[in-house]
Amino acid sequence: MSQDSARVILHVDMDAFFASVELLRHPELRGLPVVVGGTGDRGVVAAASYEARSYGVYSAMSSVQARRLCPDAVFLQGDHAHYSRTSAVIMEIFRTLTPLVEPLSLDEAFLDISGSRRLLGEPLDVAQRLRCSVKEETGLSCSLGIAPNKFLAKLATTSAKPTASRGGPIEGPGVAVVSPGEELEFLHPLPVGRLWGVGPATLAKLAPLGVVTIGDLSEVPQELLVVVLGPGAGAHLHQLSLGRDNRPVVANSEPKSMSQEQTFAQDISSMDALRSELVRQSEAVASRLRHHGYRGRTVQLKVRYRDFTTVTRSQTLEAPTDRGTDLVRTAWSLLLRLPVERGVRLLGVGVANLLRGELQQQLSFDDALAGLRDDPGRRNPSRAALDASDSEWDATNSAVDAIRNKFGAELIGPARLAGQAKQAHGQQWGPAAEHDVDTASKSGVPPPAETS
DNA sequence: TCTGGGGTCCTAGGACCC
DNA sequence: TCTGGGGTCCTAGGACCC
Repeated sequence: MSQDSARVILHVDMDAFFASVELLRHPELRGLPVVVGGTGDRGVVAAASYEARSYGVYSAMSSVQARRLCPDAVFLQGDHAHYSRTSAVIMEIFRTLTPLVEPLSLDEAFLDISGSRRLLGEPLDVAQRLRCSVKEETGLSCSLGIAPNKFLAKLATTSAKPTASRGGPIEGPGVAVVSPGEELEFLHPLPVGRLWGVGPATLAKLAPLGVVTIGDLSEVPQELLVVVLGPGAGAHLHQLSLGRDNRPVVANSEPKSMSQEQTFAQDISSMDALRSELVRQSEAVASRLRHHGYRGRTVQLKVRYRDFTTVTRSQTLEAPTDRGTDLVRTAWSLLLRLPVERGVRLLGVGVANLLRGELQQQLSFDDALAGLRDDPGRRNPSRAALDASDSEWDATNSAVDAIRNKFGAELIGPARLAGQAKQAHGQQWGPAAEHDVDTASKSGVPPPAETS
């Protein structure tokens, strides 16, 4: 607590972010229940406007259920690329206050303004000014929490938020403060499930101890928590229950893994179809690795079966790679060891153990073609004959990346996928229902962008 | 209520080395 | 010949978050 009392942490969370961004583009939908998310039978809700929430629709609920609760809601597929761009604008606004900005997701961030208190003024004023700037520059609303540490700031934000009621949205205070000395008074009445890191599994373990509120948790001896939850979680939650959290705000953290996965509209048991998916996903992941200048050593395969059991297999390579062919080869060998006859609901490919490669400059289209022509592996038959050499693959990948950058990801891909175009492509929040694709395009909503 | 996709972090066991 | 203990890496799974 001693080091906490010196800190001033802001937590900012955009209000119904995806839905609000859509309302900016579609002002005619204002006041209506709007749901962004997967539209098919296996889709889920990614965001709901406050009007939709008043019908009981919330994030992560299945789209089928959301439709049942609110048949009149306007369902939008969402446009992740657009939300990313909007997010970048918002994060830049945050950085005008302090360089210590830690994004948690597209619509959420921690800001540490401890160091600039004299410069910026009272934290409450800072927060209100920030809220106004975001509104002025983007048209979007956000809520803020202020506290001596990260997890209290995040909890405070929740009490600043608008709420949904049957009569419609009720505006919140916008900013909520937990001052040093008031931590426990604020914290202890809250249900223990509100703690960051306490989900269904932990709740089930705590229930037999009679723990309902965070105050209850704070009265459980740490030794007992350690027995019930394990040493790491036990000690951590004990600290949180006392309002203590000395984790720093970390800007510019490096990614630890990159992956792509997809739930299919119908389960797949054909090896040929799975192979095609694997190739597509591997190429997409490799392309993202190259785009961000990373190589990875550990290739991960994820398979979810009809009954929702999920298995992962991984293999660590001798050398890090950013090539789709390496990912395909490794992931395929892992897949061959798994049974697939019973039907695969989800397939995914990922890479971990990331290393930042040498800064790869973005090649122009012409440069890339020139590199392909001049590649020594092509000119020298003895080398080319040995295998498709490293430099040859790298030159090819550069050319592919350049073409994708110029013409879009759809245009070029592995020969295996020729003709399939985007038919196999899912959406961000679950496979499409066939009839919905049309509906969305007719309503003028762009199709989901490819993440690259 | 039949459950998306992108991540992070933690645990635990086994291999291997010193 | 039998043995300990620690450290690190790899793999698999699980919990959790937005």
